[in-house]
Amino acid sequence: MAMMATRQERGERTRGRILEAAAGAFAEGGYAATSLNAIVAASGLTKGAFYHHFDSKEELALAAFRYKQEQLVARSAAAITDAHDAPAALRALLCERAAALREDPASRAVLRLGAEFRALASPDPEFVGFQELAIEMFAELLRRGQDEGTIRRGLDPRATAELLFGAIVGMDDVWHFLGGDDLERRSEELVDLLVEGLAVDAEQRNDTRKERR
Amino acid sequence: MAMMATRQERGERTRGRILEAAAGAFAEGGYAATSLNAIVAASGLTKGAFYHHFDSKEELALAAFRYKQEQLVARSAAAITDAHDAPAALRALLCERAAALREDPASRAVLRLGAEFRALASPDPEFVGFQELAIEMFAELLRRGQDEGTIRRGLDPRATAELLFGAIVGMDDVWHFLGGDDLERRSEELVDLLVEGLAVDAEQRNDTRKERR
DNA sequence: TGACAAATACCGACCAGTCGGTATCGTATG
DNA sequence: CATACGATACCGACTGGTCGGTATTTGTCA
Repeated sequence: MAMMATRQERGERTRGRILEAAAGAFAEGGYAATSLNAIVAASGLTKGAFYHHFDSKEELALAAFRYKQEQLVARSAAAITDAHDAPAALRALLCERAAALREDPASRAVLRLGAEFRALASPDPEFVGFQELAIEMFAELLRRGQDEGTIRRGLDPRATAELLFGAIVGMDDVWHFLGGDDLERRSEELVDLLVEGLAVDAEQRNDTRKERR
Repeated sequence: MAMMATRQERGERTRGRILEAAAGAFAEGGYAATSLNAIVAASGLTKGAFYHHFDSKEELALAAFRYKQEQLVARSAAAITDAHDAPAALRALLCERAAALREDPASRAVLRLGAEFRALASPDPEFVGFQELAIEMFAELLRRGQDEGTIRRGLDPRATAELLFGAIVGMDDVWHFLGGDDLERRSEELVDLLVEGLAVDAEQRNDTRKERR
């Protein structure tokens, strides 16, 4: 013990604990059904500590959303850096997002909170921005692929990006509920399906990242 | 109006009004964030009337879920009766579900409630059954298509059905939030993409229901 | 360095308000 | 008249949020 370093560090650590507990609690249960007391209890702290770091439950939720969203985006960005064409990058991105949601239950907070905040009174512009960011990652890849000639033209990249984004959300949602075995393999199978449907050439559909033909 | 016919009819009408109001309220806001008072106010009735017809908020939500789900399934079933092969039926089914969600905001209650109930303490078997039913409609079509030879083999029908189900949910979710123009056309475009990716032959991908070639 | 004061991190009892749910009552219909 | 239906008044539990207080650092000046 006793390694409680500087006061600022300690504060940030506490803030982080709250954020992590909140993300976990929101992920299962959603915003409205999760009480502050539950979050505070899960974090091992108190309401006083909470209101020292955050102004309101809503601000906490936004912060937790942003917190997990940033993790997801960072992981996703890392996953696509070494893909040499758009289909490969798309595949990596889809797999990565699915894996992240599978492995870190708290990640689902961004889904739950995202869905719930849209119905909220405050259309926080920053929140919308984050949502946009995730979708635009897909759209950007699709546009790049269309330029490269590796992704079918004639599809609106933006609309298709929304489909992909939604498909991951939906898949995760269904799987989280239904469970089932070997989600990783099944996930890859379906990512294949999506990517192959998008890739430009049917003849090479069995392997978008190889040079067969 | 004085056309208040028999007492039983009147009761059923009241029950229906509550159900409809509840579905609408749950659709925007979700279960936990929607108060009984709000539902009762929206229906133009009172708490007394509500508790005369339902035992609890949870029972109401289940009933509303079931109510809208039955409507969706009925519409969907009607939409696929005159499709002559599996890809066409899939296309019709996807379009129909997307259209239903687009046109009747209260339909989204089945999505919202579905997502929220999974996290609930009570894993109501009947609810699970309804969820299964919707997914199995897709799975059944896929299996049929694989038998016909019109749908690619090698894909687990069940897993793929979950993807399609999830994709619709996700699309609806994103669109309902982001809005945008001409959702109907964009929706069809993306349905094309999904169905073509599933259909057996790449050469005829531009029109799965025609005999080009 | 030591002591004292200001600032910070945190605590937990508490508040007003809202929730789901109940008990009771009026009323119209059969 | 009896009773199904719906309205009203109300309850205790619990919610998000507040507040006065305490423990621990940090800054400062001898």
